[in-house]
Amino acid sequence: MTTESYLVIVPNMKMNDKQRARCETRAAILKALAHPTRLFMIEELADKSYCVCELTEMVGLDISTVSKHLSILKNAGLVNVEKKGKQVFYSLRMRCALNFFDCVEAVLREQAKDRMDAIQ
Amino acid sequence: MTTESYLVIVPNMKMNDKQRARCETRAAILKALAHPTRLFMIEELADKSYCVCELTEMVGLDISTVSKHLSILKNAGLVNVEKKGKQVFYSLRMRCALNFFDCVEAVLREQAKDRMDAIQ
DNA sequence: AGTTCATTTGGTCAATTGGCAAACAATGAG
DNA sequence: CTCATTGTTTGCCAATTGACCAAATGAACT
Repeated sequence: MTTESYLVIVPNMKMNDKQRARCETRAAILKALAHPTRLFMIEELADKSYCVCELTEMVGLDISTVSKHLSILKNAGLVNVEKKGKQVFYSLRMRCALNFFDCVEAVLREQAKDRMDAIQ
Repeated sequence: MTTESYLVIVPNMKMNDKQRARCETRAAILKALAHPTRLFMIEELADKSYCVCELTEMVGLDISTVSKHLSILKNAGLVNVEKKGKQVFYSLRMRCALNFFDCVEAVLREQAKDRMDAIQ
């Protein structure tokens, strides 16, 4: 019996540590966006800056809740913070986040189409 | 004393029901994306379709866990499902979801820059 | 009809999330 | 200085999430 050596290039399918880390950091940013209240604030901040008290009025939740949501957006690097006197103003930092919404809308349209097809 | 009528356009700041509903449906889709395992699978499915057993091997979690993650992606309208013999194949439905990653990477680069600035 | 392989479903558990309220901090007005 | 206003942090609670295991289902092949 003879033996032979082969160098076989097998695609490494298994998720490695580097991939896992990358997915976790990416998911963290998406998670920051993935809440209705935070999404609403991001959209409003696309037009202009608002202070916490204004945003609190707009979303209609407790100010402590709004403050926490804003700190999540800040930690994700999605908004800028600027203190002016007693007030703290937030502004949109990553305008490209708004591009997400186009795709999301496309997904929703597709979903609607699917449901129509299912009925027919 | 005279009276006069004015039509005053006051920007309605408060989130109304329609806006709330819209933010909730959008957030639901982002939520489906906002998990490291699901993000990894979405990226892998960008190249080709895989069955549940393959994806299970790739992510290294219990098959029931992977199946559940896939059903979340399916319900969000992000993937297609096709049964072939004994196996169930998933494929990427909304390729525009991949565009999200460009912005996410930009956010991460900005974050890194901020940290550098903070050190200097 | 029964066996096997692939997938889904249901149950349990620990960890996380999102809400409010109360305490705390900082700024500006009187 | 004292007080009111604005925000942040902390503590607490209910609800949700993500993981596993076990059991049920489904589809193809003896």
